[in-house]
Order: sequence, then C-alpha cells, then structure tokens
Amino acid sequence: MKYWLMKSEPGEVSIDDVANLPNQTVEWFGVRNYQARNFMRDDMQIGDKVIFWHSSCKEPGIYGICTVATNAHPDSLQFDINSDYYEPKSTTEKPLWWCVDVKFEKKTRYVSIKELREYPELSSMKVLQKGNRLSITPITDAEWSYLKKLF
DNA sequence: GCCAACGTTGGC
DNA sequence: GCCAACGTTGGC
Repeated sequence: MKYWLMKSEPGEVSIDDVANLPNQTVEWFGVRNYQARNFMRDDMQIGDKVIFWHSSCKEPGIYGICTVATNAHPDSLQFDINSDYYEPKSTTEKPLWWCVDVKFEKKTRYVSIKELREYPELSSMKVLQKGNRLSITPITDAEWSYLKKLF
C-alpha cells in the first residue's frame, strides 16, 4: 500500500464536500500537470491512503483522510468544452488527462503547515519543501506512521 | 533540442 | 495582492 498527499482548493472541493456526497466519492478532476497525472495513472492503486489537503485558502494544511477508490480513468472534464479544464488536444481514443476517484474515510483535526514544520520527522515531506507546487505527492511509510499519531 | 518568455501555483 | 519557484510554450 502506498500513501499520497493530494491538494484541493476547498472552494472547489473541500473535505466536507466529499463527506456529504451520496457515495462519498469524488473524481479527482482538473489535474493538468504531467507528474501529478502520472502518479494517478501509473502508481496509485485501489486502497492507497490519501491525505486530503486544503490549498489556496486561508488555512492551508491537512483536513482528512481518503482512500483511492478506482483505477485511473480519463478525466471527464477534459472533454467538456464549457469547462475550465477543457483540453482541445484530448480525444476519447487518446485522452491526455487521467485521474482516479477518491473516497472519504474520515476527517482529521486541522494540522497547519506551521505545525508540520515543527516536527523534524516530517521535514522530508514534499509539501513542506520550498518551491514545491505539485498537487499530488507521495508520502513515505515513515512520514505516514508519524502523521497518523498526530490526528 | 535549447532557452527566453510567459503562465501558474500557492504560501505568505 | 505579491512574488518565488517552477512548468510549459514556441521560435530558432
């Protein structure tokens, strides 16, 4: 089993939004970065744990835990000409963007970036490193076991 | 295939 | 709203 951190803008999809969906599952649409896409398409497996992060908001940080619920499939919004995520280069035969569905597991307490930086054990986390903008990053086993104790 | 210019991300 | 850092684009 692998562990991941996935950023979402709460104005678009928050942890509560996922929790309140009828099946508590959301398509991770809108990723338009090759590295993040490749993580979803090539490396994620059903059952992997996901740390749900709120970004581009007043209080960025960890808010919950989800699990990977599907294998990768084409991002549906790339075909929607009215969507901000429309991708003219994609065809149904050759879609450019892939994503997984993510299922709500539980909310955690809010853990801020400031707090995360206080633990030397977590200093390796990609999300804490300067200049990192990737919206999906792997979490190591060691980071995961330490994080679990914080929630 | 180099690289300058431009666009985006996201914490602050 | 600023801006550092990084990714992408496109002319050459």
